[in-house]
Amino acid sequence: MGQATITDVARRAGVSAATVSRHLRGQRVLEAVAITRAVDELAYVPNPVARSLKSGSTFAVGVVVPDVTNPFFAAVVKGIESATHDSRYSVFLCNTDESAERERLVLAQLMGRVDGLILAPATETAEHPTDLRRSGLPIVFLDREVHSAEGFDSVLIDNEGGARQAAEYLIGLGHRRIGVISGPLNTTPGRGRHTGFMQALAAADLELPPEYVQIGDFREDSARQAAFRLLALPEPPTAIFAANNLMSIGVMRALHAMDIRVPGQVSFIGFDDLHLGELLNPPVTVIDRPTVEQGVLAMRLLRNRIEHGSPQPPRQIVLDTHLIIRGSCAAPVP
Amino acid sequence: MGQATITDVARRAGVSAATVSRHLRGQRVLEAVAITRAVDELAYVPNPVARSLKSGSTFAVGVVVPDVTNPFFAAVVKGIESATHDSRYSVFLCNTDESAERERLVLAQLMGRVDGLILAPATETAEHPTDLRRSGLPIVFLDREVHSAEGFDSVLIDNEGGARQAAEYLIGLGHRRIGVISGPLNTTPGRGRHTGFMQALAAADLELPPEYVQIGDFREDSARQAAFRLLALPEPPTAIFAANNLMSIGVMRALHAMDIRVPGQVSFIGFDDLHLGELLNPPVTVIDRPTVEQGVLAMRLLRNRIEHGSPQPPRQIVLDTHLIIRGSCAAPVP
DNA sequence: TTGAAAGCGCTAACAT
DNA sequence: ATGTTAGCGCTTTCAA
Repeated sequence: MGQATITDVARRAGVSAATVSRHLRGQRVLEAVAITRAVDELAYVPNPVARSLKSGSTFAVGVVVPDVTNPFFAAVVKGIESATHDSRYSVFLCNTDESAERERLVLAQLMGRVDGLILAPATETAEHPTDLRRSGLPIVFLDREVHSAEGFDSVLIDNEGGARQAAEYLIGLGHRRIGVISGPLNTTPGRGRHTGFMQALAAADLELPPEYVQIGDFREDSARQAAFRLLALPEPPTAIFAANNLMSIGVMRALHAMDIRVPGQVSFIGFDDLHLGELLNPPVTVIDRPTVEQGVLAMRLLRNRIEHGSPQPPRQIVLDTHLIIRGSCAAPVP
Repeated sequence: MGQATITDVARRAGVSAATVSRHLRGQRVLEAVAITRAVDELAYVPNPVARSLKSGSTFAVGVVVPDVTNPFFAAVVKGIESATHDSRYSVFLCNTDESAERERLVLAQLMGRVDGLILAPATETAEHPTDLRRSGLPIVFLDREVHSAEGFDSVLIDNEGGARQAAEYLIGLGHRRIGVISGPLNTTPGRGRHTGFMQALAAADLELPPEYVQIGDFREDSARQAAFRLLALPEPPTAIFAANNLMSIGVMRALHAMDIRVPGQVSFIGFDDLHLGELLNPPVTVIDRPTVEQGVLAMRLLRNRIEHGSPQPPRQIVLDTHLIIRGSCAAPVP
């Protein structure tokens, strides 16, 4: 049998397909009741693909993130998803595994199937995202930008400011030997947090030996290894900063594996809240920021852009971070 | 300008649209080079919507889960996503917030836009999922089924067995007063784990007073409150079992808030691993099971079903659980 | 108010 | 090997 088409309904109701179409769009029609009945009897549902071909819009948006498993992106996706509830939009979710190459593939696959894109690019340096500009597809950058992303909407957070908060907190506690585990410097948050943190150190006349500064990849394992390296130093740091949630977990694991007391021997502060933060041993102090809201805002910007086109100037929303003091930081032991 | 169409390419290459189409599908054509050049110059990309309308398949699958934020489902989604990499499929992700009503909406929205569905239904009792049967759309049930889901593929885990393992472990430790916080009994894992746990207790001649048995909703807060109730009992349990990861967190929070030593005063075991399990205070003992694999398997079943139709009998895959002993369980204090 | 007809972009017969 | 034609299901002129 397959799905009933509008022609089937029209035939059954004794009208033309055009009339059925009009009725469905809400226009006044004489045979309204007959049509409604035919629709019910045939369990007719308009074919969205045909509709899209005709109308040129798919009522779908693409969401491209580096890692759905990361609780931060999971929360963002939930926010995006919930912001579609009062609309007809569906969400195409794609994972890039932090790979610019996969991102290229995924973006190509999405082209033509969506009315807009929410993109957290794997790197700032890739060019394909701005290639999209030519396509005229509305894009909102999420949490991360790309170089020459001017002209696009974005929802970011104050990475520099947040990292500065973290550094100042550690410095205020009296730490001078601070280990930092940054994310990839070719990502917005990686670079921003690195810069902010180093600036705050410099402002306090602190210059770190190069081996105190490690670059991870925003994933757990890189940070675990970086932490091992830091702690194996002849003069190990008295405090460590990790630039995102997954790396925080990596550091905590290293600390745990080496049986290092926190904050007794080493203080620790992370960027991004850990959902179980206060249940951890010890409860971990972090720089937090809105997550679900970031997704909601991104979707709002995107819908606005899709529905009203490009007349408005690009909007850049920057959200604030805040420090959640729990129990993983203390003054250094003398 | 908009996107170039196949006609534009054809005109530019001096051939017909059909020839361009053939070339793109890999057939031998004389003007191959001219066509390739035209494609490049115009940055032509075939319109997937038009293709879908013609071919009847969308190369998209719908994935409907109760909560993306739940690390279990996040992992499953990652598995599904990764299993699409070597194919042309994209993933429509939808969240139902554990609501059968939202699920109905979401499913309706997905109809006609996807070639198949991976569904973790909000409840076993809703009928709309099997209404889908009439549509002939391939469906794989994930982690949860619905009543009368015979005839559909599914990827489940041994909920009864896993819960039994947990109960037997606690009993073996010497516990007799055991509090259980089950999930909704109208979901497959909720009912299965409840049944398995109670069976194991019965097999050990343990009959629990009714107030020891609480029913939560698989979310953190319900379990936190249930735990408070259990622990406020005149004779509180010496051990608690929670039926999923989020509820485990709820219980841990309650325990933490009441300053109850674990496992000193109360032992705790959860179903589903907590990613930070061993970093928690105390490290928590859990029943674990494959997650990403569950997603990968679901996608494989679905692709198989989409590509080969219904000739094969429905496949039901049931994966095993296993106990991870960490530090949250001990013998009860006398 | 309604039907006929054209067309969205692509592909598959069919004819050459 | 290639072009012509028709049609996927729907919407939207244009006439009536």
